[in-house]
Amino acid sequence: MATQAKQAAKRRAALSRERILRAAISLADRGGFESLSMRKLGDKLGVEAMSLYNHVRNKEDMLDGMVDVVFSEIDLPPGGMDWRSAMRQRAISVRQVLTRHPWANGLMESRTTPGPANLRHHDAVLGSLRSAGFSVEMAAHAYSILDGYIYGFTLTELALPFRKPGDVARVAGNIMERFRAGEYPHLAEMAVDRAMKPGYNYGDEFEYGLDLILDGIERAYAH
Amino acid sequence: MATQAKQAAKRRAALSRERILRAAISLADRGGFESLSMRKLGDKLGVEAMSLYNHVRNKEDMLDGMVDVVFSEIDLPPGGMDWRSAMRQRAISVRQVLTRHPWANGLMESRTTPGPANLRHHDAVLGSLRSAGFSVEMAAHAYSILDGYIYGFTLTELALPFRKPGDVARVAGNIMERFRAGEYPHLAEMAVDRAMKPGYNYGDEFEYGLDLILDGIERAYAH
DNA sequence: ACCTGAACACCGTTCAAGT
DNA sequence: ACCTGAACACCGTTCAAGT
Repeated sequence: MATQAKQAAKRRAALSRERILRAAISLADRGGFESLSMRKLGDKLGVEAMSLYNHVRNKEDMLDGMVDVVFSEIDLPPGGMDWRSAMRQRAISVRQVLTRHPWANGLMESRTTPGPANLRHHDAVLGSLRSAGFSVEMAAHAYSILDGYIYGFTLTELALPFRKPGDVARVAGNIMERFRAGEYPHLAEMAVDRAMKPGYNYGDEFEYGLDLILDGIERAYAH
Repeated sequence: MATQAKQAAKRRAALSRERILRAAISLADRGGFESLSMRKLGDKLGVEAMSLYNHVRNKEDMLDGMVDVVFSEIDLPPGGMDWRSAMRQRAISVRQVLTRHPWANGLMESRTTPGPANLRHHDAVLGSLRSAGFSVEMAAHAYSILDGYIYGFTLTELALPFRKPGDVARVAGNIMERFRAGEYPHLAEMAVDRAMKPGYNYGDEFEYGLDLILDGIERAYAH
């Protein structure tokens, strides 16, 4: 009986760093970053918050771990493929993963103690460029501009009040009457000409910019 | 006497939304975003935290206000100038302002209730492009890619463990021994060839990428 | 070795009470 | 009209005590 209860508790608990990270990620995915607290996370795992501290040093350490799990979900640039297609696929994978884990966006590049998946990812990207013949300098340029764009675009995109045509109506109460007054003619024009059109999806801008950047890198690489 | 005390209190307090926003910004500039609490802010202003709620709706509203102050510090794209130079100057101004207020970086494009300075800024950028002859569509492309890059680059830059050559030594304890093991050969190469060189400054990458993007926009605009 | 209860030093925010 | 004290419902984290 006592043994059974102990086994049941063990089965239910079986706490581990990995299980904690997974639960924390799903909590943040579902409820947003600000809804992730050690206490709620403990609840979800059927345990007191204090038990978590046996497996993670503190919340910062847990965030580091969560970010590294997210990094591990990103496809590495495929080998045996021209650098441009490899960079393209990898960029799209980053954006996909960040869309799945919006809370991670601001954290990915701002952890000062990068984990192994993070380092492996960055190493693979540089490796892909270097083995395509990029100089160290040119690889640094390409890397910097691509990652800046990918993270910045996704950040803007996730925050945008209107991403799909339907959203424009929702936000109307807030801003639209100020548009009507003619205070912001170019924003109003943009809203009417583009954001309110049926097929509009801000996400489509991503690949346009990505290709423009890849064009630029290709040109700089060639000469 | 009673009058004098009242006047003294009034002089010291003279609380207003603007004074609150300025104090909040300087607190965040100095101590980082996480050090900004309503209670500490009240302390700094010689007032109880609860008094702040007479001038801001809540902390979110205060953040909205702070972000709009930051927007107001950014130079609008100058008129009477070719679009390319105007975009270039404005991009550099954004980065300068964000360097002054690092805590604002993740917040600038992620507030769902943009303030007047924000709207004015975005309207001016679009206006600059439109009056240079950009179509609405092309202006949207240019805008999206530039802002994505500017915010993403700055986000990455502010978080980077080594931004100046001296920093590399500091971070050595953390990552360098993993480099030595040869696990991340391309990161190691990059660190040795670039990040540890005397003149190295990651910030220099910014204008390289900016010009590459402006080249791309110019080319797309021309044909 | 792992989990817990109680405690500490914080948060944002509401509300009735003061002036 | 503005400020305050007390209170509420939360936080992250430490530590001694349990098993």
